[in-house]
Amino acid sequence: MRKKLRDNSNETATMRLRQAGLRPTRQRNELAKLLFRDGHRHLTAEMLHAEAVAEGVKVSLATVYNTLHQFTQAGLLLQVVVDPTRSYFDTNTADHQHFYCEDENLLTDIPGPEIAVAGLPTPPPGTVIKRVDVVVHVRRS
Amino acid sequence: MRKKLRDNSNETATMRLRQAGLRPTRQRNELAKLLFRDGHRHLTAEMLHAEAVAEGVKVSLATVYNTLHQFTQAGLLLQVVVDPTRSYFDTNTADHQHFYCEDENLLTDIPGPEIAVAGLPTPPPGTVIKRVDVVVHVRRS
DNA sequence: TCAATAGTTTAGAATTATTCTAAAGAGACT
DNA sequence: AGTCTCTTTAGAATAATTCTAAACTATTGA
Ligand SMILES: [Mn+2]
Ligand SMILES: [Mn+2]
Ligand SMILES: [Zn+2]
Ligand SMILES: [Zn+2]
Repeated sequence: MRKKLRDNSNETATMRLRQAGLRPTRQRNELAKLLFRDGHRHLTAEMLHAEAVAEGVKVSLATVYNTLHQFTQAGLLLQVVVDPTRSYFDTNTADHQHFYCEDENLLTDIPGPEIAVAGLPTPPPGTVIKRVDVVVHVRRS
Repeated sequence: MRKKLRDNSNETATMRLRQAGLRPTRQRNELAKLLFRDGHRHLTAEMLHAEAVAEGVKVSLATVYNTLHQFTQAGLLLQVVVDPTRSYFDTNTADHQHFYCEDENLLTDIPGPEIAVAGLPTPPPGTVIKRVDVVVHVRRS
């Protein structure tokens, strides 16, 4: 009882899933709890699966992939493309930009006021702008 | 003889390779000619290989991959990451930015004055900025 | 309470892009 | 030409991701 009163992460996760129109299954709940427990995170499917396994959550890699894509479609995550060999998922769905360090495969948010993209260019005929991605590649020095 | 005087693409390609410190082999020459014959291009390895085959150039896909990476290391190409499933190589090695249309897998340069990235952010401790990538994702409208 | 239904999970196979291996081929230099 | 080194290539291997189809489970409404 004590525990229940202090830890509302289950209800929070369930609510988040219902609002997103996703059936709150055990696996989705557990993954949502891992994803959204602390500040913003930038994870690959493999990373999240390893974390789940390490914490004793029984879920398959296929389900992690499914879930990450469903969460992305539902607007709970953003997929970020920075590395040609892996896909990152970002729990920060606000409009923001990234540092990417290839040396350590580390993706982080650019803090504070974002880089001002001065004056969007006219998109090619027959298209409209969907999103502007800014990635600042850094190197260990 | 007439032909030789008008078409210096072979010599141009050879020179480009020598300057890059790459032995001018038949395959590298042919690929260089395809890559740099008209304006700037944005190609995947598969695309370049298909083009080579279509034009009767005998070269394996492995060599196309090798060559694209060697050209990139030599500074003749830029590798651009926009799509989690494929790698693009860009013959425009100037500092510039891209439109990417996922609907048609089309990567193009943003023409004219580039988007001004106002005030670079301070990189994470222990790192220095290597490059700033700006990709404007567009959708067919 | 409990089927019936529809949505979900999963193991394992399949797919796709890319890289590796190691043997044969070709450019460079004498 | 002969030697050396670098390059090409077929085919195998790898890695990330997706697919398949059968077993499972949340939801709903009697
Ligand atoms: Mn890839
Ligand atoms: Mn990939
Ligand atoms: Zn982020
Ligand atoms: Zn370009």
